[in-house]
Amino acid sequence: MRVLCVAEKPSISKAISQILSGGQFAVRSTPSKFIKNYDFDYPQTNAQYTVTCVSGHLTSHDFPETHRKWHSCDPFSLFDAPVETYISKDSKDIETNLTREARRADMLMIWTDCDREGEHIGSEVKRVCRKAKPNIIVKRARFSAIIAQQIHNAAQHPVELDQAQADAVEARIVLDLRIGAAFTRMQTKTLQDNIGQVEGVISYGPCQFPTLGFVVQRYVQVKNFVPESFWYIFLSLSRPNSSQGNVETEFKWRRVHLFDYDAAVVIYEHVMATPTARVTKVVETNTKKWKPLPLTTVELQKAGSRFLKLAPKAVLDIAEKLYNQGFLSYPRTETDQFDPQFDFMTLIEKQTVDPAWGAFAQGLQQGGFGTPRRGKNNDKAHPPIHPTAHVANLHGNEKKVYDFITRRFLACCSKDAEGSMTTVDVICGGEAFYATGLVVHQKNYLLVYPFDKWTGNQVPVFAEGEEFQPSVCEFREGTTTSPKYLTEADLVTLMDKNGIGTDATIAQHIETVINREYVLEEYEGGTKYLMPSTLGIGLIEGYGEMGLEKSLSKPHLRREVRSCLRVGLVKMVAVVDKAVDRTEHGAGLQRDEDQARHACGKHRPVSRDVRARPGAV
DNA sequence: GCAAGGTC
Repeated sequence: MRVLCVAEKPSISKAISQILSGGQFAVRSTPSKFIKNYDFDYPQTNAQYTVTCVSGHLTSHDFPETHRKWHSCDPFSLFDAPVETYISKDSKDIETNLTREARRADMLMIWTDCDREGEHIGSEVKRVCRKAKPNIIVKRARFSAIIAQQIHNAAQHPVELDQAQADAVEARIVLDLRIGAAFTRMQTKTLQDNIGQVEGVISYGPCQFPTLGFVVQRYVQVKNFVPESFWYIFLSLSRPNSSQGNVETEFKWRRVHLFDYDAAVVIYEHVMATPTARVTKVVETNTKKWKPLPLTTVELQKAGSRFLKLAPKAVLDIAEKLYNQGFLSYPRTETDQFDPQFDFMTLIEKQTVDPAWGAFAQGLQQGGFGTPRRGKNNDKAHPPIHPTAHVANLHGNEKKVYDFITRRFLACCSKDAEGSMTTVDVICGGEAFYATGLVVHQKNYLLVYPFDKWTGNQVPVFAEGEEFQPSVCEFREGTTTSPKYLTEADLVTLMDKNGIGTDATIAQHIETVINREYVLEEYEGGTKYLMPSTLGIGLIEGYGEMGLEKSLSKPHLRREVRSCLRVGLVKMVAVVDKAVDRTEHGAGLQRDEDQARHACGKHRPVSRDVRARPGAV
């Protein structure tokens, strides 16, 4: 029996060949320069194996010539237009290889990733192979990790391809295309016809718009924020500390603060009548700062933005490059738990030669190792991101990303930081206050992972029952502060939580809304914030006015959507128009704009003001 | 000139 195995990408075809053949395989080149065919015998099932792969999806989808040109049809007809499925130019070589190999095989075994897209890619492979050899037996290998026992098990107990999952992906592909193309053409045309300043394409995408929506939502929250005053009692004591001399310890009010001025004053006056503090309780508890979870793609992008100041897309691009050079494991993973059989020690050993963290890695070998925490996510396809080799000659951002991933891995393999927390409770004038102090005893993982901070502030020694006169007991006023604009890390979190895009595409969507100038980047104190442009706000407000939720649940769906869209687009035009008006007459705006441009490091043409920062309101 | 999802 000849079995043709097809994986989703080159790394997987190589890895399963290694395992199934025990390293004894022959390599053949293929018409595609990225892809190799591996041949070997697999006596366990009495078969001759050839393992090859595709490179993601084999097919592309688009409208036929009659509907491909923008002005060839009414955008609404795109919902009924035929959609063609074809092998893209880049995939022709892969198709040729599959066709040749399928002809001489009795069985096709699909080894794509065990996720929904993998099921669809499997169905694409099946179609090509069935065309080459109609009676080929088709099976699906199910595996959750590249681990010998699992791979053998998958090869010996194949299942069926899940056509329902593949169909679901096909439906998603076609819907995204129809909706994206129809809405993009329609809104671009409508806005261009009605607002002179609009140039270029105004795209609509089912991921782009929710992404933009988060940015606008936060902008509205900031804009509508009204500060509120509150009042509180500030209590502190200066007392000599064993090591640092006189230190001031602040005791926080258990009521935190009150928004009712009169009530706060009454309480304060009551305290001032007998302003002696008595210590009611001193509790010292052991506490830990947990080491980080194993690294997923989403976490890598958030950390990259927060700690390394790199855009999510940039971090992912670099990680992919390092993966292709063999330095990192596969960087697109949702998994934050290592397989119990994962070989940590071999990887730790490789890092012992590093000048910066080699000694720490040695410490892990000599008893410092702790099994990594297990998160809640497992995509059943890839392990958490980790270094697969030690590299010493990286520079710039590549070094930053590699260092971060390696430190994170070593931190995961270390132990939680340990310390003790002291809480001192006092009663002063009938009101409860408390002070807390932290002493770090064992830094453990923090030694290799400087991105987490856990600093101690010692409190002086207090004894239960002791009394003291506070150094300061004041009535103070504060105000609530406005929320901040979104950072890229915040946006990644929101998209991930709400299922907008996938781990591999979230960064792309953010880049898209920035490239289309729906979202602008602004810097404040070294942190990058995202805020919507006038156009971005107009688009979201316009769609908000359409009431799509309501109409989509009604019968006569198409007609409803159509009229809704028409009404919505008219409203959107009005909203954008008004926003442009504000921008043009907004005082002091030019200066802000120049600053924004300077910060972005790129110049926007003046004629595209609608894509600039919204006017002062 | 449109989308989002794979991957190189």
